[in-house]
Amino acid sequence: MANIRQVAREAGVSIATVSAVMNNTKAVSPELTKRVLQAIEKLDYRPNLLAKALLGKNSGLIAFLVPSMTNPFYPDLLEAVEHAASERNYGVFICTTHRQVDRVDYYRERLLGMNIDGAMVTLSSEIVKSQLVQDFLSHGIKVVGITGGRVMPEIDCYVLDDETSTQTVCSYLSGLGHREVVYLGPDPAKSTTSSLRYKGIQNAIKGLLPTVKMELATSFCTYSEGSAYQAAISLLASGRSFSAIICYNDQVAVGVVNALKDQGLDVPDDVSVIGFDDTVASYTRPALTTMAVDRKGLAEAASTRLFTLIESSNGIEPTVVKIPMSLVVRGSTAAGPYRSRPVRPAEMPG
Amino acid sequence: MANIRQVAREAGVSIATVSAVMNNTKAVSPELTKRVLQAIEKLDYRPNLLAKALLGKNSGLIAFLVPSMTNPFYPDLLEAVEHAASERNYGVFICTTHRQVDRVDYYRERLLGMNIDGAMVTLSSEIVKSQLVQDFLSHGIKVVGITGGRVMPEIDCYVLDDETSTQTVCSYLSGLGHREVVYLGPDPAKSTTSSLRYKGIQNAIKGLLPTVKMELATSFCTYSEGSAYQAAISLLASGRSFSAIICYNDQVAVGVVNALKDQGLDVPDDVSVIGFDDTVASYTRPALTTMAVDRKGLAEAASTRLFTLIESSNGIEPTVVKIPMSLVVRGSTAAGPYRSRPVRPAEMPG
DNA sequence: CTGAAAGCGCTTACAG
DNA sequence: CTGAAAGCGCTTACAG
Repeated sequence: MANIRQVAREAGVSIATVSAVMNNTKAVSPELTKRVLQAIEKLDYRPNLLAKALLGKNSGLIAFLVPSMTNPFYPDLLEAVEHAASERNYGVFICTTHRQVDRVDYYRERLLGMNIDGAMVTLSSEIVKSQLVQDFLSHGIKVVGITGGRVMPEIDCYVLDDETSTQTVCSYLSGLGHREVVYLGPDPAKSTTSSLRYKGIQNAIKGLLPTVKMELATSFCTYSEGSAYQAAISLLASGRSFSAIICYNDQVAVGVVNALKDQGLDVPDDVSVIGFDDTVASYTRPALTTMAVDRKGLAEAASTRLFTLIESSNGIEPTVVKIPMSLVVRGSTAAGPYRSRPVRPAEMPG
Repeated sequence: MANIRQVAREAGVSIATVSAVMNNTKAVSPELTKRVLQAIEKLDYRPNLLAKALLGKNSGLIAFLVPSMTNPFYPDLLEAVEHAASERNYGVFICTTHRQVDRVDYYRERLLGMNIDGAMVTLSSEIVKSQLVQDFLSHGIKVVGITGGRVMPEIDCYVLDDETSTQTVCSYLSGLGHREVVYLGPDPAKSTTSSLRYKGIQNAIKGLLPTVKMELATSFCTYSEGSAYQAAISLLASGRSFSAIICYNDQVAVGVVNALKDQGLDVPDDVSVIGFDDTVASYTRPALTTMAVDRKGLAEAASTRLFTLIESSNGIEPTVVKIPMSLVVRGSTAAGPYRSRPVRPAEMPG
């Protein structure tokens, strides 16, 4: 691999001149410019980005911290972040935490030693709990939070509007005539997003009072479709009465729908099922009614913010941006037992 | 951020001594070791990995090149590669090509300037076609290929055994009494994996002759479940007769199953459907019969090889490792029209 | 417009 | 066992 010195020798100039034409950072005579360009071409020279990064300034590196790649939500986010980064000539390190604090610590150490300019972090509990964000900030590394639950006041956070979206779900379901619903998802004590959605449902149900009185039960699973399947089977075995299940996300909803079907129940005639995120919602039949969010747009907005922070460097006040979700009605929801029948036109006079 | 010089001053030693205790690369007296350790602790010192990387040797960086994150196959691979890398203290750059050659070129330039030690590349056509692999090799960057079709003789390749797996599929289907099958997937002219699977099916069918005569038709889609859905609808509209559909992968199979159901056909009673990869196979009802592969094991094997190459550096002969796939029978396949009935025990004397 | 020199944060012979 | 010095490949004042 040729270096700047070899190019300088080949072109018969100083390395400062080579540097100047590479970055056109100051005027160079046409004659020398030409010779340098030819030498670069001839030697197939490429500046060493690590050496550049060592000089202080920007390293052109960011990190993306995420719990795992198992939930389809994250790969989509990653793809959009990486795309935004490559457009601005930044490279992205991928760091999965597997929801373990010691993996966050591992990456904290490693990334701190690597002069990264910024980090996009999902706001999952192992990251929020660790000192990673604070340490990054105190070392001048810009941080933006994206999805995952709890909000951190120190940084810009791009999160889903779970409060509004759960309200939408509950009023939709109550309008359909459902009065006994269950929330099926990861234990709210262990997952911030699950907790946000569960509490959102609780509050939304309170908000419906005294007009509509809705009963809420819970059933816990982990993050996989298979675990949701098992939880739904147990729920059925418990004998509890319900007409609708609100699921943590679409993967969970898929497991639930399959469990209900396998137990001989019809979705949505016997039970309505609703998901979140709109990831694998169209994989099942009936396709899932779900709360959708523009993941790409979310990631792009967060990325734009991160690069603005990196490149401006004057303290912008951190803000929380709540991304709205929208109800997408498909086949997995239908009228429940308490649906008030619409007045038939025939009953109207004339 | 403290540097080695500040630590040396704090401990009252030379920077060479600090370096020696950090890497315990040569003996240091207990007394100095202790002072250095205290200074490191006090200043919260972390060695700059970029500076280290600049010294030649290993940079501790690898790249993972992949078409996209949309196919669930790739996130699983990424997760395993990243895990293997972090165990050995390597960082991984994620590079998605979106099947575009100019994105491969972009990353070729960028990674060449970044002293990466190695690269894991999916053998998708845009990567195989570009000069990336050859350029990396000539710059001393180790490369291992993983899944995706065509094999490159210059590098170790860990690929799926599509030849054997398609044979398995065809003899399974012929044993079930299917004689008219269609292959539904991306145009083989555009996707190497699709071409491998299509040709494998063609060959397997030839291999069954003259005992069994199977007809093979094709229907093309892209990589998404939605596109497969449309292709299946068109196939149905064409009026062609068939009793089984072999799908490019599980996502495609999901689209096909849903299209068949939405058109009032029963899976598997009217049409058997089979997928590949075992990604989202259990999301549908009936669950998909599919050819499964241990993605994690595949990625681990390829990663181990890559790090062996990086750390040994003496020329190991490139080999092709074909990972076997195994048939997982679920509900989407059943006996076809030509199933020969087994002899009933009642017909046997005594 | 051009180049010699210092310096980014490290490691590694080399001398003592 | 310890440290002064050279050097990895660049950029950036500074002089001319």
